[in-house]
Amino acid sequence: MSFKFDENLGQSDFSAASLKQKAYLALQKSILDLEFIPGQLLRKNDLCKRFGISRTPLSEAIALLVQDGLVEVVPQAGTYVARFSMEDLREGAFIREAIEVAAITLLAEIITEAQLIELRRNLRLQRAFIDDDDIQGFYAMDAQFHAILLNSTGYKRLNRVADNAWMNVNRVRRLLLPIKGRLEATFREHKKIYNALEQKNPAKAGKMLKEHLGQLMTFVVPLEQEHPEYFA
Amino acid sequence: MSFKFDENLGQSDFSAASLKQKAYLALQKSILDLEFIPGQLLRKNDLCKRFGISRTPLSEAIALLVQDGLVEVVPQAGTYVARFSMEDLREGAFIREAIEVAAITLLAEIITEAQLIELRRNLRLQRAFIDDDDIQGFYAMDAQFHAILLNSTGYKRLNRVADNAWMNVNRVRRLLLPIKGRLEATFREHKKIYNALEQKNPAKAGKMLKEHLGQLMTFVVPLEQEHPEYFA
DNA sequence: TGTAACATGCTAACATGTTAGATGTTGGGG
DNA sequence: CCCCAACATCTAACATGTTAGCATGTTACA
Repeated sequence: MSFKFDENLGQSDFSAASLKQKAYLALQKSILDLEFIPGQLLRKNDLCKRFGISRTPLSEAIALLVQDGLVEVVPQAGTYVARFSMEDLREGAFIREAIEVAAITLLAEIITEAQLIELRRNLRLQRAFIDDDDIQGFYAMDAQFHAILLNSTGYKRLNRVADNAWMNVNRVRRLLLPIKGRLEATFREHKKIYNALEQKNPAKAGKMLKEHLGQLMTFVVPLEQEHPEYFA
Repeated sequence: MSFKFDENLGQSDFSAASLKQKAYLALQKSILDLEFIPGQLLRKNDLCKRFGISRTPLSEAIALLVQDGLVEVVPQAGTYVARFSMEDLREGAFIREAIEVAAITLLAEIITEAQLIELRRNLRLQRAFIDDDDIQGFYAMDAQFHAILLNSTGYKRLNRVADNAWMNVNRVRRLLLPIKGRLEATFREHKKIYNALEQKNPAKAGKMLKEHLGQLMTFVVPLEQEHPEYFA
């Protein structure tokens, strides 16, 4: 449910998808992982060789990445990994907040015991990854936590739309050095959100979520000074 | 929606755009206008002839329409104009409401006099189109009213994302017969939203907008009985 | 020496040929 | 008469050849 991302990217049914889809997911992962850095030129011919496909499905994949805001195409000139723009990041955060707050406000009234159990299970895993100092693992659970929230509404597109709006925020986040104690703080925020849901308190759930999401941007803003080369 | 859209579709710089973009906008318009009906088979070769372009840019345009939820591709078999699904419509309405409520809540605190003037001007035009019984004209002003709201936040992507989520709702809306007095009611709702903004009352503005958007779906629901052939 | 015309080597955009999978039809056997 | 399999005919998906715009470096000229 959640991490449809890893599922799709998993090698399992990788061969079943179209070449375009394969290339799209692989490139998206490379860009989000900062393997391809912002501003970098993407050589289509090289990518064709890398994936062993022709230019047609690759170009279609790139067209999708343009929609995601991860790639910029200069006609007749070149294709580049998109640089960050603070304006765009702010918008992405605003849109995600709008969707997620609406979702959780609804959810606080309709959440089922099974869904609460799923969230509790996720929180236990978060706890475990923190104790193991497994930051990547914790991030995965963080993403899953939010995915569970959105999917629990029964609206299937929410997670996709929110992820899409958030994509560049998610990418820029990789530049953030893990700050001591931030994981703990994030965990506590998640717990507060959970508690508000358990109490079926929509207003409180929305407020907690808003505070939670608001945190991230405060850490992102200073990045423009540290890595001006990654910004437009 | 159709507002910004008409600008892009204006013949002015039409030739400047890529063939893919031209085909995309033209097809989108045809589908939204129900010139191509839900479920209809799209023959790529015919469309190529119609636009005088080859299959490559046309396929890329269709890939974009798939992202919009307006077209469905069955691999190796056929390309169809998407049918409506009540679930999808509900989701689209939910997402738009989430974004627009967030926008107006913010807007009620930051709106400028110039923006209020722009809204008043729009409302006067709405009034004029109603008095002229010009339904299409009124719809255009309706769309513009919402576009002004979203754009006044300063966030440039909001209108695009909201329109995208809303696209199928916007299409299904064309099936609604104009109901006597509904235009007047819509106008009054717009006016209430405006008043709440003028009073800088975020809570009231959000509430009014929510009620306003909620109206439409109540009219959409019965359509599934009237036109089952257009639904999945 | 500075600048503008030009040549070269890139690229995306587009056209078209080819492959393979899905569907609908038909004909033969039960 | 019905079922099913082989086949004909669609289609999207993919590969590749072609065109034209852009950037960059070089040369010729003021």
